[in-house]
Amino acid sequence: MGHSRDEKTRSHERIVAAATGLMMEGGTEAPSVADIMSSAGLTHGGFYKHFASRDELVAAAVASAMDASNEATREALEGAGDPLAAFVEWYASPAHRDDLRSGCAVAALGTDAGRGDPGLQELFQDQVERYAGLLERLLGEPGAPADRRAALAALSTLVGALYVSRAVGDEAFSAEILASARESVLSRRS
Amino acid sequence: MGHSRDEKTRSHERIVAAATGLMMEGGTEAPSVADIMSSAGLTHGGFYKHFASRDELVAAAVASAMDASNEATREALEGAGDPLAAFVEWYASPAHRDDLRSGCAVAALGTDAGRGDPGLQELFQDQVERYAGLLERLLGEPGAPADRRAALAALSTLVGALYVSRAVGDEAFSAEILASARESVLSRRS
DNA sequence: ATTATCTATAGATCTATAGATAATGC
DNA sequence: ATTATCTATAGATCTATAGATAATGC
Repeated sequence: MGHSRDEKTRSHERIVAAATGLMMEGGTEAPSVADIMSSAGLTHGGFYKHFASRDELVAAAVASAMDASNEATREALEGAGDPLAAFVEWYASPAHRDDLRSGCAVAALGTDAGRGDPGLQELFQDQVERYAGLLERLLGEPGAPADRRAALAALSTLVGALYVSRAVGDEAFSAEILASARESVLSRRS
Repeated sequence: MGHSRDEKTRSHERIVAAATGLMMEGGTEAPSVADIMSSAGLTHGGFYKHFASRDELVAAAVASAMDASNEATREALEGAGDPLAAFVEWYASPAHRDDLRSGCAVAALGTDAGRGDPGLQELFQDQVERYAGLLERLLGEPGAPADRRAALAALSTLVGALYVSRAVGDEAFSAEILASARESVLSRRS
């Protein structure tokens, strides 16, 4: 039974990390407070010394999922000779489709955001703008003017392909959906 | 208190219709059996004379949502001089974004399918194939060979745009996402 | 006689709180 | 003295069932 402030901070971080993983997989409503605390190695009664309510944890977990998405994007781009190809091949890959926990939070939790409170929708909007800005830079030639409309359409293609690929049962069909999105976005370089 | 066989059939249909509407809005897990029965004008105790379990109703409601999606598609195409434009302008419209109940079941319930049992995923796969076949026909020139890859990418663009447009809070940004998807798909005619 | 629907409830589960325990930190 | 965590539980809600009621249909 740890009690120091350091240990409380570590517990807090474990709770958020556990919630983020479980919610990326099952949605923000799926895991109970007891599930989350158990996944963090704690009992459920202690939860309310860390958060005023379950909803407060949802907000923290979604924000943490956005951070993880940005980190995954950074890793995908790191050292790539062709950053657009690197991003697209990471995003619309079978590996990303099968790895909900550390993948894109927009694709995993968008439905929850649409149903959720305006605070969640703001977090989503920021993340969508971030992806759109990245695609604007990656799609355009260094000299050419940025094409926001093309970047938004490419983002819809990638998010939609990941989303649909996760909803269909057949692996081959699912892989073809991802491949078609990769081809389509890569063919739209200006 | 109605008891005839005809009346039971009508009750059954009202239960499925109520479940379909509530699940399109909140996901397959959101409405309780009592919510659904109340929305159908019945009390919850009678439910199990119609379905063996709540899961059995989920399957019926998702199938019914697919039927409604097909009917909405048919209506959007009816009498259109430019069927591709008619489909795209219906699908990626603010009106469709704001009307979850009678809209595309793939965009509304895809996340649930990804988490759900293989039976649901088969229903989704069939519906995705149906949309892809339609887009193959609409995108190609009458003489040209069908381009399945292009059709799948266009479908991802449309589904993704509707999905993302529902997750962001700002109406103007949401509308721009839809407009970019319409433009992008319409510019890809062969 | 059968059965569609109703009221009532059993048993499970969920959020949040209360009070005990054991460590930290003034 | 304070507090992070634990055990226990109150109150709400959910799925599913039991038994009563009132209509259908042989």
